[in-house]
Amino acid sequence: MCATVRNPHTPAGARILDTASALFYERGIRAVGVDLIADEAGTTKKTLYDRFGSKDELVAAYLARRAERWIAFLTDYLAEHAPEPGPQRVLAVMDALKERMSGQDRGCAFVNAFAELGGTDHPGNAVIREDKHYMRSLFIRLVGEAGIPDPAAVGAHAHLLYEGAIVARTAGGLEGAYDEARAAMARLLAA
Amino acid sequence: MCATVRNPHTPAGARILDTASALFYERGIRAVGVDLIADEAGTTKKTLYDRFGSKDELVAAYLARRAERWIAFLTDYLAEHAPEPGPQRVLAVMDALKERMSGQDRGCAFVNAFAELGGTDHPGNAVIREDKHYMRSLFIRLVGEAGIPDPAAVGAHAHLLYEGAIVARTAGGLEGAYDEARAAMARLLAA
DNA sequence: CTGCGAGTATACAGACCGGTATGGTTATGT
DNA sequence: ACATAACCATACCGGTCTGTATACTCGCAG
Repeated sequence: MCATVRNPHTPAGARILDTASALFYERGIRAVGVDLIADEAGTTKKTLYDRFGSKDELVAAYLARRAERWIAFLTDYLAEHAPEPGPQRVLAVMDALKERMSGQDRGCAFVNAFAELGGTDHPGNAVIREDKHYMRSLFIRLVGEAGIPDPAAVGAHAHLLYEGAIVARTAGGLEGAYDEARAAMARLLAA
Repeated sequence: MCATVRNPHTPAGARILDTASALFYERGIRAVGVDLIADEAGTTKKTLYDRFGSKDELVAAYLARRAERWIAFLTDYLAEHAPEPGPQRVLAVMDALKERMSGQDRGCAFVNAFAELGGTDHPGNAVIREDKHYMRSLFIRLVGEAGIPDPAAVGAHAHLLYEGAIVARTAGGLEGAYDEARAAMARLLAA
C-alpha cells in the first residue's frame, strides 16, 4: 500500500540525501546527475529511485530539509544569544546568518534553486516561497516584539536587508555585506 | 588571423544572441541547449559556433549585453527623471528598477547565472561581479553627491536594499518589495 | 573572375541525462 | 520457515548534450 509515497528514512536514503544536498548546493541542481549522486553516496540508482521516486522529489527533499535545519539553527541561536525581545534580537538574526554562512560561498540555496526551477511546476518551488515568507514574518514578529512602531513595514525592510546581504556577499563577492546589513538594520530600528 | 576572437555582429549572430538571451533568462542557462537556440533563431548550430565559439562564450555575451543595456536604461532614466543630485536621485534608481522589472518575474539575471556558474571558471562570472560592483559604487556615488554623510556606508545599505528587493519580489513572490525597498531607502537617507 | 566571409543543411561523434529492468543478497520480524 | 524490506550490481532505454565535419549557396570586394 501507499505506492506513491516512499520512505526515504533508511541508511542508504540518508546517505543519498546528504550527498545530493552537498552536490546540489555546491554545483547546482541541473549540473548534478543521479548517477553521480548514487556513486558518491556509495549506492545505486535503483536505491535512489526506490527511496525518492524521482530526481524532482529528491530536490524537493533537499530544499525542505535545508529550510528545516536553517530554522532550527536560527531558533536555537536566538534562544541562546538573544532570548529577550528587543532590537538586539532582530540584529541577532544577522549574526546567526553570518555564522551559518561562514565558509559557504554559494549563496542562498533557495535563491539558487529558484534560478533553475522558477517558472516551472517543480515541487521545490513551494519550499522556496515558504522559506522567504517564513523569514519575512519572523522579522515582522521580532520587530513587533521589540516594541518598534509599524512592525509590518520595518520588519519588511529588515528582511530586504537580510536577502540583499546574502546576494551581495556571494554573487557580488562583497565581503562586508553581512556586517553592513546589520549596521543598516540597526539604523532602521533606531530611526 | 585572430582565430580565437570571432565577430558575432552579423544578422544571424544578432538573432542568435537575441534568442539565447530570452531563453537563458526565462528558463535558465543549463536548461537551454544550443540546438534549441539555433532552431528558434532560424539558423544552424554551425553558424552559432562560427560566431560565438562556444556556449560558454555565448552565455558571457548574453550577460555582458544585459549589464550594458540595464546600465544604459538606468543612466537615461536618471537623466530624465532625477537630473539633479539629491536623495530623490538615489530613490529614482528603485523607480527605474521597478519599471525595468515589470513583467519580468524571473529575477536578476546575474544572480540566476551565479546560481548555475558560481564556483567555476566560467567567463560569465566576471560579468556578474562587475555588475554588482557597478551598482554598489553607483549607489555610493549618488549618496555622496546628495551630500549625505558617510556615503560609503549609506550607499552600501541602499545597495543591499536594492538587491534584497529583487530577490524578495521574484524568488519570494512578495509583490510590494520594490516599494518597500524604496521606503526603507528613504528612511535610511533621512536618518 | 576569383577569393572569402556569411549563411544553410544535414549528419555525426561521444558523452551524459533521467529512468527502468532484471536478478541476487542480507537482515528482520512473525 | 517464510515473507518482506532494504540494498547491491549491472545492463539497458530513448533522448539530449556540446561540439565537429562535410558540402553547398550567395553576395561582395579586390
